Amino acid sequence: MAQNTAIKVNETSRSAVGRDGVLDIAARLFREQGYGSVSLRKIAEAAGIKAGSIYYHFGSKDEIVAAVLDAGIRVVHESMRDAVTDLRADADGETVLRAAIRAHLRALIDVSDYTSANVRIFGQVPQSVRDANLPTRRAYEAEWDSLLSQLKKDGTLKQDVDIRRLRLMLIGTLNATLDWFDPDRGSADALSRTYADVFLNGILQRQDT
Amino acid sequence: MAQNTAIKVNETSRSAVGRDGVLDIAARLFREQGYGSVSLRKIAEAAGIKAGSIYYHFGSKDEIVAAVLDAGIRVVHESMRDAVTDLRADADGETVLRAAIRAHLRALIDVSDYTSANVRIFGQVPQSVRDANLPTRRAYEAEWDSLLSQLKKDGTLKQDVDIRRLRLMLIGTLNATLDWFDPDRGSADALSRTYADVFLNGILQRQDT
DNA sequence: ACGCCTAACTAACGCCTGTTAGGTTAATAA
DNA sequence: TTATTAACCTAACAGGCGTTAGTTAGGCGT
Repeated sequence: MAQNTAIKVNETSRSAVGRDGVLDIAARLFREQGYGSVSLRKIAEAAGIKAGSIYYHFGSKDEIVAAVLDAGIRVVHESMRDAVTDLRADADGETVLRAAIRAHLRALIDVSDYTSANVRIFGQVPQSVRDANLPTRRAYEAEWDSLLSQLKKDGTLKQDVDIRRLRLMLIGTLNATLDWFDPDRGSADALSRTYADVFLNGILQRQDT
Repeated sequence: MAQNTAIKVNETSRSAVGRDGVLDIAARLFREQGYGSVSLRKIAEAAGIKAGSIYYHFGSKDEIVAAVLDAGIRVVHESMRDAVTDLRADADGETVLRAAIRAHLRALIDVSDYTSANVRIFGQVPQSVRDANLPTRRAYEAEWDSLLSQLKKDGTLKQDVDIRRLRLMLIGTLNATLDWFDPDRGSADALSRTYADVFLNGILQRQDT
C-alpha cells in the first residue's frame, strides 16, 4: 500500500523493493500469521526476492522484527497524540478521552500493519527483542498516564482511580480487539464509541435520570 | 503441583509421569514461553523423559496442544458457572456479574496453567488446532451470553447494550491481564473488583450524588 | 514361571530454519 | 568508456524440529 503507483524509478534499479518494502511486507505477514510461522523465506517470497538477499538490508531476523515493533508503537503514539492536540483548546475531558481511544483503535485496525503486528507478536518474540522495544513502549505509556492524570486532576475522572491500572485496562481492552474484530461486522469508530461509553459511564442501569 | 508428595508407586513402574503429567508440564511451559518456543524435546526434558517417549501418550504435538486448549476452557467455564450457581438464589444482578468476573480472572491467574496457556497461545497454534478448540469456546461464550442476557432482561444492565460486543469486550479485558499482571503487585481478587467497578459504573466523575 | 502390558529408551529420518560467503546484474558517476 | 556501487542471487552450512521404528525394563495376573 505504499509503492506501485507513481514515479517508479528514481533511486537505483528497476524493481527494488528495498529495506522499507521488506519491512512493510514483514509487518503484514507478522500481523496475519504471528511470529513463529513467518520465516525469512516467506518474507522474501512475498517481497519477490530470495531469502539471502534480506541480509543486504538487515543483519538478522531479530533486527527486522525489532524494527517492526518499534515502528508499530511510534505510529500509534503519534496518532494518539495528534488526535488529542488537534482538538479545540476548550474541549472537555470526556471529549479528549474519547479522541484518544478512537485514535488508538484506528491505528490498530484501520491504519497500521506495524501497530497490529506489534500487539499480535510482542508476546511471541525473543526476550531480547522485547527488551529493545520497551523504551518506545514506555514513552507511549507515559503519554497515556499524563493524559489520564490530567483528566483526574481536572475532575473529569473519579478521584479514586489508579492511573496505572486504568491505563493497563484501557490499552489491554483496545488491543484485545484484534483477536476478534471483523471489519465486515462494524467499523473501528463505532466500536471505539461503544468502548468509550462503557468506560465512561458503565453498563449498569441507573436509577437516577 | 500434582505429584511428588504422597504414595509414589501404585500404578505400574517407579517414576512414571504419565499422560497427565506430560500434559501438566506442557501447559506450564506453554503458559510461560508461548507455543513456538516450546518443543517436544523441552516438554520431555521438563518431564524427565525423552522426546520420543511422548508418542506413547500422544499421537502428535497438535494433539497435546489441543488437549491443553480444551482443558483450559473447560476449567474456566466450570469455575465461572460454579461461582454463579453457588450464589444465594436472591443475589442481585450486580453481585452475579461480579462473581462471574472474579471467577474468570481467578482461573486465569491463580488456578490454572491450562486456562492461561489457552489465552496465551491460542493465536499462535495451527489453524486446525484452533478449529478443534472452537466448540468448547463457543459453549463458554454461550454461558456468558446467557448470563448477560438475563441481566439485561431483569433490568440490571442498560437496555441498549449489545450482548455479544459486551461479552467480547469483557473477556478480552480480563484475558489481556495476562500480558502485564504481576502477582507481587496485587491480587487477582482486588483486580477483579477494579474491573467490575469500571464496567459497572464507569470512570467518569458524576455530578449527581 | 510365564507371558503381557505399560512406559519408557535409542537412533535415526527428512524437513525447515537463520545465516554466511561469494558471485552476478544493472544503473549511475567520472 | 570505465569504474563504482546498490541490490540482488546461488549454494551451502549447522542445528533444531516433529516424527517413526524398533528395543528394553519392570510390575501384574494367571
